[in-house]
Amino acid sequence: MPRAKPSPAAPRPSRARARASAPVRPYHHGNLRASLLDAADALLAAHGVQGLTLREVARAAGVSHGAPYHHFASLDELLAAVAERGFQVLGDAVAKAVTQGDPRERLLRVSTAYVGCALAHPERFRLMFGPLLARQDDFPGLRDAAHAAFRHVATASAAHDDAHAASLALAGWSLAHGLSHLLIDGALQALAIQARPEELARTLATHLLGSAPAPAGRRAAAPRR
Amino acid sequence: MPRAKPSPAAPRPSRARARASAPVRPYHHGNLRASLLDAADALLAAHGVQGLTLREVARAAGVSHGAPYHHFASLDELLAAVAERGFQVLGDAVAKAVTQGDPRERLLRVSTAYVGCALAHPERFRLMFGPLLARQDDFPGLRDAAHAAFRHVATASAAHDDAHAASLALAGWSLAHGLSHLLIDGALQALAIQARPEELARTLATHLLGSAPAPAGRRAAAPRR
DNA sequence: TGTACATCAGTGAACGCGCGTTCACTGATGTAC
DNA sequence: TGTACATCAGTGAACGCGCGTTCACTGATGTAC
Repeated sequence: MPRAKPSPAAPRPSRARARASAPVRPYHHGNLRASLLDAADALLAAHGVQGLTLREVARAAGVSHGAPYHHFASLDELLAAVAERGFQVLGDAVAKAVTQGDPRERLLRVSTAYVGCALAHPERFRLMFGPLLARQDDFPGLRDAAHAAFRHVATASAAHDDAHAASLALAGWSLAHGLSHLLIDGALQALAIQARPEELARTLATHLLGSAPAPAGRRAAAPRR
Repeated sequence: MPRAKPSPAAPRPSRARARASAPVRPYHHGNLRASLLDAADALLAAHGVQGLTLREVARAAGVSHGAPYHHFASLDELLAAVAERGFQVLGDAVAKAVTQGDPRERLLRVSTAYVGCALAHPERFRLMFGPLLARQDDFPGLRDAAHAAFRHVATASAAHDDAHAASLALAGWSLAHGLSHLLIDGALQALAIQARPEELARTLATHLLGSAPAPAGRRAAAPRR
């Protein structure tokens, strides 16, 4: 019933389907699930996980606070869905970074992409690796998206999948993950770092590969312990 | 005050001072501040930050829920104090690890100590690097303890304090910090890692220093980019 | 094309809850004399 | 040693609040005929 008359003498449409000619919210939202996730993401960025409530998400999406329950069984499920989308974004970014270059270059690209992702959405990053992840078996979608992203990260340095490459990949992941967190948390603010985060990530990752990039692949290409 | 009655027919003391002959809690606690921090630490370990409330902390310490306000201005201040103690523990552990060995060995020892600290108290670790740290200017004690710990970490690889050593120290810190988080968060549980966390930390940190420990100090001692 | 009806996706009132914080109070302590 | 008194550190009732969740409801949609 909250319908705006478009013109003084507009003919009444035969069905109500084509009626959304005004900015008035329709009774049926149409895409509430996605809207709720968007709203949650925005609130997350603004106030952190602690300041995110189901009621506020509903409010931001312009629906009553009971409406989300038609799409999510609980607040945790909604948060898990937000985290899941985050892992999809992260996984895509890493997958893209890992498509080109030699193993050395790939690891550097993955590190910068990873840190860039975290810095672009710090609170979402915190949510993704928060307590929900430890309960990943309760949230299959979250688990699958996370594991897919992790698998991409693991291939960053896997020229061959021997033990050394796997170990190196894990080291690279740890380094990128740790740098992300330290940057997000403000732990480095006392150190007055002047480099851009992505450059910093590349610089630090360089340590993993030996400091001289010139004789490429010296240790990165076919390393044996 | 919790003093046991020595004999059945002890004379009533002239003052109420020595009256706590039963397991009855004395009106004045004596060391409530420390007790509250201990209680908070225990609840933190059991239920995480989200499940930690001022009232429950008071309950666990055996006092009314108004009592904490004589020692902490707010819940956040109490949490900051818990985090502060955590940074003291971390700082001590790192400081101890950094006292002996050549730069290479020191970096390895610091990494394992750091990860060991995080794994010993995962929820406290999360709290320490949570949103409170970003508001460190509101909590001077927290800030000082954190910075002191960070300074110790920064000296891990600083044979000389040239740019390369600082960068390497930051890389080592990031690696240890990231591995800590990945382990805590259950991100690695899909990878079926069989190594003990501390060994894992050492293995990964090895990548930063070149994989061959035999020609000691080859790159770690006097590296120049 | 029109009608009947099952189903979907909203509303908004209501539930009980535990929270952080405040406040007037009181018991215990320490100190000056 | 005893007394008066200021101060400290508890108590417990009360405040208002917003939360997650439930539920009976109703408007909108889609489909069978």
